[in-house]
Amino acid sequence: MPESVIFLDYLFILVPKLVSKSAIVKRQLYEKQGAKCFYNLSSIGKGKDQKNSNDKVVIVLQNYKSLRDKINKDFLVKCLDIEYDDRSFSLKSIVLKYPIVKNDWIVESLKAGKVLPLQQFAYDISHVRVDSEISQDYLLELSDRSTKARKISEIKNQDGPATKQIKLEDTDELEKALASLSNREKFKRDNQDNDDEDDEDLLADYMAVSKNVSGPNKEIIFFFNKMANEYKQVGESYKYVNYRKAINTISKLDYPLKTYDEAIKLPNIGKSLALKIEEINKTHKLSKLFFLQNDIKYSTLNKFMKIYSVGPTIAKNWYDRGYRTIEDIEKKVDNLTSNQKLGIKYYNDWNSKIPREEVTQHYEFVKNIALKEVDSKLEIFIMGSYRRGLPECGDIDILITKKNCNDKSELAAILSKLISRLKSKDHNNYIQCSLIHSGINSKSLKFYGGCLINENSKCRRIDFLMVPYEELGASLIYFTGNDIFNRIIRTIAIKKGLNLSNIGLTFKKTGEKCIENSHDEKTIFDYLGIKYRNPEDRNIGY
DNA sequence: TTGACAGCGCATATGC
DNA sequence: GCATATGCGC
DNA sequence: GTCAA
Repeated sequence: MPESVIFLDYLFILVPKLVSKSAIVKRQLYEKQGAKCFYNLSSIGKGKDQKNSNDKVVIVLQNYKSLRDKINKDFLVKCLDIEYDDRSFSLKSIVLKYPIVKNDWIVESLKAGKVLPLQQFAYDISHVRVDSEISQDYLLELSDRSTKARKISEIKNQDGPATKQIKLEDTDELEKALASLSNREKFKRDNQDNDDEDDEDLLADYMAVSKNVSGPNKEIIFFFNKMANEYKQVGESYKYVNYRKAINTISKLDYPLKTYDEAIKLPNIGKSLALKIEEINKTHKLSKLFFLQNDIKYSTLNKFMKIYSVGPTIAKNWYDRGYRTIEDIEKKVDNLTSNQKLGIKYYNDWNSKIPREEVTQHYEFVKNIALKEVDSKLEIFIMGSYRRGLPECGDIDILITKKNCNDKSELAAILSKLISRLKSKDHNNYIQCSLIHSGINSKSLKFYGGCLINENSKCRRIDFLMVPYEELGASLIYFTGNDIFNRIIRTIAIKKGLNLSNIGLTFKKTGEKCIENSHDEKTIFDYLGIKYRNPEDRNIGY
């Protein structure tokens, strides 16, 4: 460790969660100074390696200067991810437990080269406004800004890759400069520059914040989202789907949903959900959620199902046999499959989100090797939430095709070669493990596994998919998602007597292709009679 | 009241 | 040894 | 979970 590490044993909770270039760079800087960084309280308690008992937890208000007027109770509750059920109680107890400081504290400490006392930078909690009308004003303002942000980012996207390239290089330069922080003057200068972030950065931040707090039915959506995730994690997948559909319905409304009668008329909202909406409006709680979260059975199933390759059946089976912890499973279950063993080995890594910036690194890394060492004519895309523009991803989904190549055996050979290159020592054993073994030497068009971009990073889940060129359009749609968006357009296809899959669009009765060569997404949208939506506009149901 | 809610490839278990 | 069933992830 | 048969 260099001598300049001053935040060893400190654990920062950075609020609000900011996703702009400069915010990420700052976070990396804090980490280089020994701090552990998180964005909310719920993530610091979970997992083995996250919090030591001697860690000093400090809540840091990022961009305090520009966000000062926006900070209120709702804001803190949302950012810190405090349970809604008992938020008034929790907020107070948390404030008593952990100091809240302005980001100046970090800046000044870095300048001084030592940790300064917290008191003079403390944020006075008595300033936190609980007045809901002020909060509403803020929400309005935020939604304005986020609309503006979306428009601007669309325009930027149309500029094409050239702009992005430059942006990336900028970040690298900045990072390098900050990394060699032997001279603090440089940081001082950069940091002042960063405080006046350019419009795009600021707007990106607002988007990230507003995502959590906007809309007239934000409270209902908050609870339903929690319910959806609970059900997903205990294997009640149809309940999960329906909650997500209900959220989709509700988030389109521009008025607050007040009564049972009003709610039950809406699509995908029946008796049970209408009752829950009423309960939320009356009590600002949801007893069922509280029950699910605190029930030993559900929380145990949840824990087990987070192991890759453990689903509802096996989780229930283990629960019924009396197992309650991952340690129980490791010790007492003797018929774990090889994938389940990997799932346990990488339990923490694979349950962590991947920052968008890291996915970009993986993309550049893999693309470079694929084009230089395998076949220079390949076309490579990153799918999933990355393509939809989200700031974090669950895994890395890489789609590979080759212009005008529909030969599956050729594609399979390309995949085998790529995987063996990525596994080799020449590339630091980038591929660490495989979840699919067949097809390494032959016909498979997909590979699932774990990969490591550098020694300090976590092992990430990565999927490769080889796609014949004529299936590219359908594959792009399918693997971009999100899942709810896919279900909806599949249903549209079915209503028109068609069948949409990752392979293509076919007539339901005869199975014949509707479109001979569908390497373009737009062709398929057109055929279905729906207007083209950019990947960023396919994030349905939050 | 009851079944559908997408359907496929892979690893593994079970049956013959 | 081969065919089929099950569980899982996508 | 909802919906439709």
